[in-house]
Amino acid sequence: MAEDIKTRLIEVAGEAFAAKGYDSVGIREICQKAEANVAAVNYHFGDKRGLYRACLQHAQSCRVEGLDQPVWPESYTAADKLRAFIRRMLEEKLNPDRPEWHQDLMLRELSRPSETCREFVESYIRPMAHTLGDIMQELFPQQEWTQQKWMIGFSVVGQVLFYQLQQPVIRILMGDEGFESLTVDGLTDHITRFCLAALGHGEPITVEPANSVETN
Amino acid sequence: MAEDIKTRLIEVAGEAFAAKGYDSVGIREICQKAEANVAAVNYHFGDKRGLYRACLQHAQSCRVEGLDQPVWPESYTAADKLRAFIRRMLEEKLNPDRPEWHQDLMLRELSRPSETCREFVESYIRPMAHTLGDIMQELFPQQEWTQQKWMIGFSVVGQVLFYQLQQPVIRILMGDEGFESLTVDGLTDHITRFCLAALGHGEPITVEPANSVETN
DNA sequence: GATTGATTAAAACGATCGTTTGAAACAACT
DNA sequence: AGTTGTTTCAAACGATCGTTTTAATCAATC
Repeated sequence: MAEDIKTRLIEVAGEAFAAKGYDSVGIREICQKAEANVAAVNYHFGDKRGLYRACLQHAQSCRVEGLDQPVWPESYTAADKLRAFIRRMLEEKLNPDRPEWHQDLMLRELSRPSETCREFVESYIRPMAHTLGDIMQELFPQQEWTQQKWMIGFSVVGQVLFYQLQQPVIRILMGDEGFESLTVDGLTDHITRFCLAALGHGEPITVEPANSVETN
Repeated sequence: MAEDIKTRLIEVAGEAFAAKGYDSVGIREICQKAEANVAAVNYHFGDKRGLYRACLQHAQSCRVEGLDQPVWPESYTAADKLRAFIRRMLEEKLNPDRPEWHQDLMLRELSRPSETCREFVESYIRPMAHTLGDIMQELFPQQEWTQQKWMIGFSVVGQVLFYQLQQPVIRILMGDEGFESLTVDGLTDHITRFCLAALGHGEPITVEPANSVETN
C-alpha cells in the first residue's frame, strides 16, 4: 500500500466509488480500508465531495495516451489507424498497469448529465471523436462531416464500449470460460474487420467453423 | 396520478431509483412525491428493498413484446428480421407509452453482477440473444454457434445500446439540435445497413454529402 | 351502532451519515 | 529544551437514514 495517506485514500475511495457509487460508500468504510482516521478525509480534501473530485482527477490524469492525439507510423493506412484506435480503446480497460476503477469511475460519471460530465467530454471524449473523425475523413476524403459520420463513429465506439459496460451480462451469457476466452487481439480483429467491411474498405466477415472453445 | 398508493409509490420510486440509484434516494423523498406517509413503504412492501424489487418487477412485466419470441411475417428475409429486431430495441427506449425509467432501471441492474442481474439475463436477455442467434443462423446456415457469433451479436447490440447508455455524451458531442435530429428510422437504417454490409449481406455504407442538419 | 380488520398518520426509535472539535503526536528549527 | 506548524487521533456533533410504534381513520359486517 502507498506510503502517504492522501494517495491511499484516493486509491481506496476511487475503487469503492467506481464499484458502488458515491452515495453507497461511507467515509468510515474508506478510511478503515485505507488505514486512516475518519477526520483525514476532511483534513486533506475538505469534504467527501472533495475526495471524490480528487479520485476523478487522478483517474483522468492517468488516462492512456494515444487516443486523443495519436502519432501513427508513416506507413499506416486509414484501416491500420482504425485498428490501432480500436485496440487502444480495448486495452484501456485491460491495461494491468492501471487499476480498473479509473475507467469505471469515468464511465460512471459520463453516464449522467452533470458539469463534470461536460468537462470530461470536452477534454477527453471530444479529442477521441476528432481522432476517429480524421480516420473517417481519410476513408471518405471527399465528404463533409455530417450526422451520418457521427453515427458511424458511434457504431465503432459502441461495439468497443459494450465489452466494458456489459461485462456482467456477457459473463452470464457466455459463461465464465467463454468470457475469458475473449482476448484483446480477437476483439480488435473482429470489430475492426466488422467496421471496415461495413464501410466498404474490407472483405465482409466470414464465419468460421467452431474453434477450440465451445461456448454453446 | 394513480389512485392507489402502491402504484403511486412504485412509479415515483422507480423513476427516482432509475435516475439516481438505490442508495441515493430516501424514502421520505419518495413518499413526499407520492403523497404518502413514510410508513406506507414498510406497510405495503416490507422495507425499502421490497419497494425496489417491486419497481424492478413492474418494469420487467411491462417490457416490450416482440424481442424474445417474435413472430415475423412469412415474407421476411433474414435481413428484414434483423432490421425489425434493431428497430424494436431502439423503440424500447423511445416508446411514449412506457416511462423511461423502466428500461433505465433494468439497465442499471444489468450493469453490475448480482442475483437479480442473473435472473434478468436468463429471462430477458437470453431469449433476445436466441432470437438474434436464429437470425444469424439464417444468414450463415451451414455454421455452428461459436464464439465468433457471440461477437457478431454483441456488435449489433452494442451499437443499439450505445444510444441508450451514452445519451448524455451524445447530446454534448452533437449538441442538442444534433441529438434531437436522430430518429428511430434513421438509426434503424444506419445500424441495419452497417451490420448487413459487415456480414456480406448488403452494400457497404455510402457516405452522402451533408444533409439538412449541420452538426459540425 | 358496535365490532372487526385493513389502511393511514404522526412521532419517535436506534443506527449511521458527513463533519467538527480539541487534544495528542510528530517534525523542524531557534 | 522550547516553540511553531503540521498531521493524526478519539470522541462527539447535529442531521438524516430506514424502521417501528401507537393511535387515528376508514370500510364493511353483524
